[in-house]
Amino acid sequence: RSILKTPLKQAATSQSVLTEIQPDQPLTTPPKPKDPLPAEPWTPTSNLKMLISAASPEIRSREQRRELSHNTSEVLQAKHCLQEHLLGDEYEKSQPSRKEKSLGLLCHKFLARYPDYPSTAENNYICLDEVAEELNVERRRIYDVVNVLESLHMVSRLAKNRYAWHGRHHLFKTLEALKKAGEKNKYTQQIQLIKKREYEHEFDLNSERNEEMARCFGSNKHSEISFVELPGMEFRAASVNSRKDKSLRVMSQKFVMLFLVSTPQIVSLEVAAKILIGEEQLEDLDKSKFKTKIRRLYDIANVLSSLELIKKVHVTEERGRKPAFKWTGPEVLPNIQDTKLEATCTTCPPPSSESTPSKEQCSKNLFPSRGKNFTRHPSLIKLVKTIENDRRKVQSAPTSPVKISGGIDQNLSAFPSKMAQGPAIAKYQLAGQSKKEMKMQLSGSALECNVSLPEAVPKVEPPLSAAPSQLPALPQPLGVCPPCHSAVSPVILPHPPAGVPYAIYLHPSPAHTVTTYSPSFMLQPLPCANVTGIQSMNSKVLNKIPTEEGDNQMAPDDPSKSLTADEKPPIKSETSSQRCLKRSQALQDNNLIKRCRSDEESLDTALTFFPSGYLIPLTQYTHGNEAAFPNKEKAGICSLQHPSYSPPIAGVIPVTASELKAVNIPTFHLTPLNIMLSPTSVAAAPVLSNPCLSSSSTRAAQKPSSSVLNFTLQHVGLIPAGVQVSANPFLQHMPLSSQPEHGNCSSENMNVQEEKVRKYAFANNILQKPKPRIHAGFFSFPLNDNVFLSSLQPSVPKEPQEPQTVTENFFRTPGGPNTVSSLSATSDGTDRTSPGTLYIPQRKLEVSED
DNA sequence: TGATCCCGCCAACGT
DNA sequence: ACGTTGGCGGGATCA
Repeated sequence: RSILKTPLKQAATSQSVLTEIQPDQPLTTPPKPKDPLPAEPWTPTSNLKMLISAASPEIRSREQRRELSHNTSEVLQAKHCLQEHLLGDEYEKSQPSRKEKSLGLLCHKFLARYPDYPSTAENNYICLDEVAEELNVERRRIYDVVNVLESLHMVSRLAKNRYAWHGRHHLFKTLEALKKAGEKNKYTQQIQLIKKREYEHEFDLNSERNEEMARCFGSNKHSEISFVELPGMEFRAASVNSRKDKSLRVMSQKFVMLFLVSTPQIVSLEVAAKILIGEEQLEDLDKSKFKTKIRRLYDIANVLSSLELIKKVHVTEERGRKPAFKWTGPEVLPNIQDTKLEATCTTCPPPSSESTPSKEQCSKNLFPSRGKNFTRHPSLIKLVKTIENDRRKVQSAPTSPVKISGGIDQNLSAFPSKMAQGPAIAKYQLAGQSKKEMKMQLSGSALECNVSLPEAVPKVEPPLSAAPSQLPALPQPLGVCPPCHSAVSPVILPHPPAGVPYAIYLHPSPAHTVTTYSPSFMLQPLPCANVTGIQSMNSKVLNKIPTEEGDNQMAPDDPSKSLTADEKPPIKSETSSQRCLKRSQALQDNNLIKRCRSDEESLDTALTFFPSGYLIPLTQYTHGNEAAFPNKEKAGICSLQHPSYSPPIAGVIPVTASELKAVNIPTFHLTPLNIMLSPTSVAAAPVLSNPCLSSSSTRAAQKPSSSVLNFTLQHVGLIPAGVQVSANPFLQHMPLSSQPEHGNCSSENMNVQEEKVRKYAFANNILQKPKPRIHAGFFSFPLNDNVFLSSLQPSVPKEPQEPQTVTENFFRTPGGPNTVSSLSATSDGTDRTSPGTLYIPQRKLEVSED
């Protein structure tokens, strides 16, 4: 058996395969430099896959062989001709292009040989020799592929030369495990550190972060991960495989972990490489080592890309384009929530059998597309228009789907996940359509309230140095962090006017929400200016905020500036609280909507205003009071419920992101406030609206009597409108019923209004089912679409224009699941869950796809 | 150019 | 010893 590969054969094979599968693919053309090879020759990958899969393995290989031999002889002759008549270089050119030999392609071919979900009955053994031969590649290359697949437990080694194919059966579980491992390994923090370091380096800021770095990474050394295995999936041939596994396998897993733990699920090669190296040798980050790492990462990335787990993108920042990859695989939620969610979702099969798409599938079923094509067009104006249209639709025909461009998706969404391959094709096709629009700007991760990093608020410095974690076992990203990401940190504020205390539920950042620190994503407390602006929500504020936003956006260009902002002392809590109150008052007599509408500029605001939380009156709904809260802002949803209380619905004050920015930090200093968690406290219905579109809401606000209900309902209706979602659909996990006190809220406890809201919501697919539980958790929204773009990535089989309801969005915010769980307001006001940290995007991060 | 990453040498390992 | 694995990095290609 020889590995000797005849270039000839290779050419024949790759071409025959391509020809056979994709007759119209340019790939079949001889590799001439001029030939316009499609940027993504494998875009129709799924096509290939499906077609190949359609045939049984036997037929497949038979045909392959036939093709092979057939073409071989043909090409053989051609080769001779070429050799004899062409000049050396000309002959060279006739050779298969590099692309045709790429690892990615190889991987595709490899994957095409086996079903995603093989039945146990099938013969799923893989003989490397055979594969290598059939695919006409040297064995060495097969190893590259197999190693990565192995890291995902898609294959497992049985013995020498022999592997077992598992397909994606274990994929999801593996990812969960990896995520856990990644959190344990504090990758989130490492990423932040690295980015931060970069940043400081870049601007020559004294960077004696080394110690910090060392500590961070150092603490890992002990808990260093080798290879993450799944129970029952251990290396059977472990003994055979004892080679130091710092290998591709492990590297691959770590790479994946990085995606799973970082909030914008985008990881640049550079960072990844540094982290992977860092773990081994902190210091000598010599160039060559780095390069090598990068090379390996490319190898891995190619395979992962073939698996459609990641996708290549480019992150553009000041320093230029950096290659990076974006996670496009299934969203992996923290286990607890996950489990609960699954338990709740009866319409979907457990992920174990449907690993990849199950959740997405689930959400699709639960939330039939409404036909809204969420674009992420850069034009804000367009955006708003879209939103308005959407809203109209929703209001007029809440349940009737209006297909704009997602027809295929809709159909597909009804397909069982088994059909994943089918949709995949559509996905690609549609993806192509919207490709141009895929250019997105990530102006940071928007507002993120990281409850787990309180110390980080005032200082740019991550808390890492302050408290090197000794708790490797903690699932939390930071050992330092209190296990608070699972709880919302309510802050209750007295509401002077009505004498009603309000709780501000901020969106705590779960493990994976930790913002990556970097020049792109600056961790920084809100500038005072924001707070000021908030103190009165009037037109002035509106006008001002955009400006501030602008400032923030400028920050990227001016590091020193952002730093300065960082240095700004936190606002006095007292002041802020007061302002909060004022604000709520101000809301009463404001009709910002008009301004919003009339003011083109406010469009910007629209985006940045995405709510992150609500001010929730803690008392029962009171007439006249709630009315005061015009919903001119799009609010984030905040359903809140104390475990032991049955919360009737209450008024909700939408808090815009920008407001939160201002309020947030100070809020956490409001410890002196009285916490009055009334048993009847709160239940906020999901609300999300676009300030510019809430005209009707405004009207409602004018009618005190029905204010709350109207407010809620309207916001509910608005939700879809207010959400700017990337063209990519994403997973919509519904942490809704993750509450332990699940049953606490008996329908009897629901007052009429809530019931109404619930029904309405349900009618709009906002609720999973008529379950009396809209208050089961807290949901917040990212500030703008960027967040969605960056962190709410589609799960594997992603349909480009997948319509989605807003519900899906807020059920799946970055903070999502974690946020919902154990929502327990501490009774003493000094929430243990700790204050939140705002991660405010400081720089523009542009992610473009190729 | 810089980004990608193919290719295959050769050492560690297993049998 | 010999075959299997797979780390590694030179240098070719691509964009």
